Amino acid sequence: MQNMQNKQIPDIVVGRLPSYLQMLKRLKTAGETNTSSKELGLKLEISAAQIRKDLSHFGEFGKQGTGYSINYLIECLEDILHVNKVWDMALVGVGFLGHAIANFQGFNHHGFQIKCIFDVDPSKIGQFVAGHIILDISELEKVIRKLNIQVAMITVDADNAQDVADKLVRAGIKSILNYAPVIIKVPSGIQIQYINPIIKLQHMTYYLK
Amino acid sequence: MQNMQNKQIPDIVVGRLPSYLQMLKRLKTAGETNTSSKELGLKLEISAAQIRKDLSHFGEFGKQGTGYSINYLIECLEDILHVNKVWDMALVGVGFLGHAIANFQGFNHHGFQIKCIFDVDPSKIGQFVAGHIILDISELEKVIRKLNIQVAMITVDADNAQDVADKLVRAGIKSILNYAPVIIKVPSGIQIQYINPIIKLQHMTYYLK
DNA sequence: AAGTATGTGTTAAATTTATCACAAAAGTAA
DNA sequence: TTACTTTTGTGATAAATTTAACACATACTT
Repeated sequence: MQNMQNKQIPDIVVGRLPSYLQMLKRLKTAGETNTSSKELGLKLEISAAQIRKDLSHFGEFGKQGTGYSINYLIECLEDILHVNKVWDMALVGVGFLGHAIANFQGFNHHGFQIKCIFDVDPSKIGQFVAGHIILDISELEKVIRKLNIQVAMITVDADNAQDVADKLVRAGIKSILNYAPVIIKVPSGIQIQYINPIIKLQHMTYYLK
Repeated sequence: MQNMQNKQIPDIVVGRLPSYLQMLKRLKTAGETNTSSKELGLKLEISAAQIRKDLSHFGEFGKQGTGYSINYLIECLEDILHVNKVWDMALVGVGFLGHAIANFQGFNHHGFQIKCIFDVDPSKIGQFVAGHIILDISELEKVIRKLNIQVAMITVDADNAQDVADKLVRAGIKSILNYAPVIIKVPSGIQIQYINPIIKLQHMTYYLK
């Protein structure tokens, strides 16, 4: 039953796996060696049944009566999510946000490594940020292809994000994390995710007076 | 039929409204005055029927045959989401991430204004960041109560996030935007949202080879 | 060794969410 | 006016997702 990725697993299920992995790593760091769907569920505020059902799409990782070995489940989830390697990334846009993200260490600690940084502004090109020289966006396709990078982050403004995304896709990028507050069209097969704190805040103020 | 908030509107519906508002503002900036569920749907990659259905929970804002007046729908959505005012915010944690967020101008441009910043580190307290003096976290409750702040952002590490959230709730905070990679428990009635780019990246690498 | 408690993976039921299809309204043009 | 087009708002329907129920396996207790 292991690794039967044939049945087209719902994306919403895949989207929950990283949080399971994150919690397992926290438990491991805290010195735990075993856990259960019940414990994970309590900590993640997800029902135990849902966690078991989600995992069951990918195989059988637990032992009845015992639960899950934390080390083993971490290994399995890292395999499933393909995060048992370091992913190289490109970053486009060195405004304030891009600058901040270039310096953010959280990516490195989780297997994501910025390899090249681009901007369109001639006054920025050639400058250094977070140990990387800022490259001209006209070199984007050449450099990304040469470095064989598949993951990129967009930190340009809303008006330029689609254009940058198109360039990234042409360069062979397969996954885009977009910080610009705009929906981006990508061909099927290209992954895109959004980071938009304003939308999250506005969602919450609905419930305030 | 206007403003019948009796029927308990699904949170997932509320969560889509900010993106509708964002797109409407973009269309307005671009000089448009009218739009339709069809146009919005195309731009947001959401079905026109879903947009109409979502809006219908709150009232009737369009004209059959004509569509929506952009200005009017923006006003209505701002009313619904309570973003037709400036919300004061507190920020807790002045590590690299907190520093970056304190300087991020995007919040100000959308009606969210940082009013006070806290940290636990004595070497940081008293320093200035983004024009605000960093206050001792021991003053958190007093200051937040005095300023009557309802919205806060957490940018401390995972191990301290729950503790900070508890302090914030005790201080009267009602909505929390949490950047720490951990699920936080809050009493019912308190809103919490998460920003977690690592999880988004790991979601996407599932589809990569 | 027997009995109890725990926890899995699976199947079935219930709930939530999204889509469809259409009557009615509003504009346009002959 | 009348015919035609567009687009809304909304019941009805379909799909997706979550929750609950269950049978079996393992571990612990006495």
